[in-house]
Amino acid sequence: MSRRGGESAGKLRSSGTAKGVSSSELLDWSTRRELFSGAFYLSPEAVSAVKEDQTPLVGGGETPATPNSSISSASTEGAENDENIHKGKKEVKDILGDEEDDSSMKDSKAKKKGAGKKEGQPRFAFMTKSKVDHLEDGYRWRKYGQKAVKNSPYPRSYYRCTTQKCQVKKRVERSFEDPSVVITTYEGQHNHYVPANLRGNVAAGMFAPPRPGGPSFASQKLYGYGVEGGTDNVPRQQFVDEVPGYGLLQDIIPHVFPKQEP
DNA sequence: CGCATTTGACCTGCGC
DNA sequence: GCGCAGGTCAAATGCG
Repeated sequence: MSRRGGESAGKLRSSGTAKGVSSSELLDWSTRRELFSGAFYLSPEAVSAVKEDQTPLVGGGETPATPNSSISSASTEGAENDENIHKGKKEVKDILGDEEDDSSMKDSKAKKKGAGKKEGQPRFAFMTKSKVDHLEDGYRWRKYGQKAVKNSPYPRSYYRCTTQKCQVKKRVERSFEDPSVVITTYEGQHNHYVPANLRGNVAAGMFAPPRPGGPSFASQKLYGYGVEGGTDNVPRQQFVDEVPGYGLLQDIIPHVFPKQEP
């Protein structure tokens, strides 16, 4: 009846996950996936210009459950230049600036609430113009919470990878300025392959790791919004340039996404 | 029957 | 020191 007040509240929370798998050791394809999304950074202006009938992006393709439209922008830790993005940027910035990661969080959610001062799990946020909040990325996510955010009339949803050994979390919220824009923030990296049942998805195929133990690079190397240049445009160049593993994305992007940059 | 979603409560950290 | 906001958990419920 009661929530978790009685029994060892705080102890039971510690699911079987937590320690055991060092995401840092397994970050490669998952990171790549994140980078992949980030590589599709589009200026805020592009976001508005993007139409639902635009190009099917990650998760889109043939997945009926993913009426996604297009990725607007992406960002990672270090996002500080917010003078470029007009809308959403503020939100994304807030997201990144608020939460960094939580390598210390093992079993207590309390630790998780480190006010975003910890580090360890890379975060990657990107905006997508979509009708649905939950973007299909090939993985199985379970919603574990929803909260109303102060700066937005839309609630923020919290998702967690259903794979027990996976600690990847995802936050999804809509832009208060553009309801059509969904801000998705990935936290952590998948330490497993895409579920077989989802492997048929385009996204799954794209995100599917070529092989475990491949070249790994810390996504933390990614620089914020990709707007380091200080300009509204071509931030991607900077973004990509900072990604040692861009080669992977580079190899994928042209195959999946046509050039959207001006 | 199993899994995912929903919802309320609880906890932590930060700001004032 | 108090209040606010954000984040997470856990039980309950619904659906496939």
